[in-house]
Amino acid sequence: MADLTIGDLADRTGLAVSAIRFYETHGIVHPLRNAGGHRRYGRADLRRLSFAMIAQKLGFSLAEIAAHMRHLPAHRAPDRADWQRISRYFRDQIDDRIAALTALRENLDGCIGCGCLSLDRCAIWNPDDRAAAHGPGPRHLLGDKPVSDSASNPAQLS
Amino acid sequence: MADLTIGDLADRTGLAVSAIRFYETHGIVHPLRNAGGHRRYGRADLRRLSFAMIAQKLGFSLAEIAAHMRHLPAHRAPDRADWQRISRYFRDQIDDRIAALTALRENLDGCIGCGCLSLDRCAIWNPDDRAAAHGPGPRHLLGDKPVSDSASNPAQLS
DNA sequence: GTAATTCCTCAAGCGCACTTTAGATCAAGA
DNA sequence: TCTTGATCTAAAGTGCGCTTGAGGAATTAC
Repeated sequence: MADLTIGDLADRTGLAVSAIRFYETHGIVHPLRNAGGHRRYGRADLRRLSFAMIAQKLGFSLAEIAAHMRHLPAHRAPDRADWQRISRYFRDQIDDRIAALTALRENLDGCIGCGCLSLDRCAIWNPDDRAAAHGPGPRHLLGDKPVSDSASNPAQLS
Repeated sequence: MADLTIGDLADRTGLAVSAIRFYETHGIVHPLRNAGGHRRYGRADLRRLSFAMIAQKLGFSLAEIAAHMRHLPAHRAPDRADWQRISRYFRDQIDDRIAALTALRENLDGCIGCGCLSLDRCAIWNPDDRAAAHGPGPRHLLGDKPVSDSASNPAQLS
């Protein structure tokens, strides 16, 4: 059940041994110990690390990832319902990301097409003009939806 | 031509004054100085900062952003060709991002549908099995295309 | 003219995500 | 058994992207 060493995990995930130990301090994995005090991992920990790596790529901090991991059982293997719940949450985040990037690309396309990037009257590049109502800077173009806040402050998602 | 104070830029971009000074040390902006030694910015600097903010959201480091900015004229306003060139580069990056996220979402969708996240035979969550040929860990799912390398090592883009 | 505000430089500090180092212990193969 | 390699802990160091603070000078508002 818990027969993998930290080196095994490192080989299989591509993470450094030191990184796995660091993740443990953040509650991503919860290894048992053998008689000699060495960490021993189960296969569930492989999936936890994989998931954490993906979530990190999506821009989540270790603290946020750990918060979602806390809803998974610590030592027994997560079941279908466990993974479906957490997977759906992250899929929604991916959807948001794609939508934001698509909007950004469309704005850039418009600017490339009309060459307005060098013109003072461009609403996108001169936020103090007609776009000023949306707030300062290019934030309206960026969607102004910081990842770190989206979970705790869904009101910003509008 | 160069009549904006650092406070003006902060107000218009939403950046902190300290951040703008920090960006200057990285070559993102190049203010002139007035008789009293205070920085004076032109409108081109507003666009540079806006562009830097967008590029940062895309995951580029300040060093990378500055590298692309170096191809823009320092004090004269960038013309249409300048912005088209740099905009196109970043739009391609956005395309790559969207493609990677879409692939990731499709994989997650498959796992949510079949519930295989808890099964040992899942190719995505058990990279040491049939997906092992693609390298260790969930990297094949992630596309394994670190942003920081993509500019200097285009071969990885395949 | 004076007071409040903004700006200046330089150095240090911070949060995140790790890595590195040191000295010691544990595990596994010849 | 012995030796080599993996692992252990704790503390310090690293790189990025800034912020904060101190001490002082310039600018702006009244």
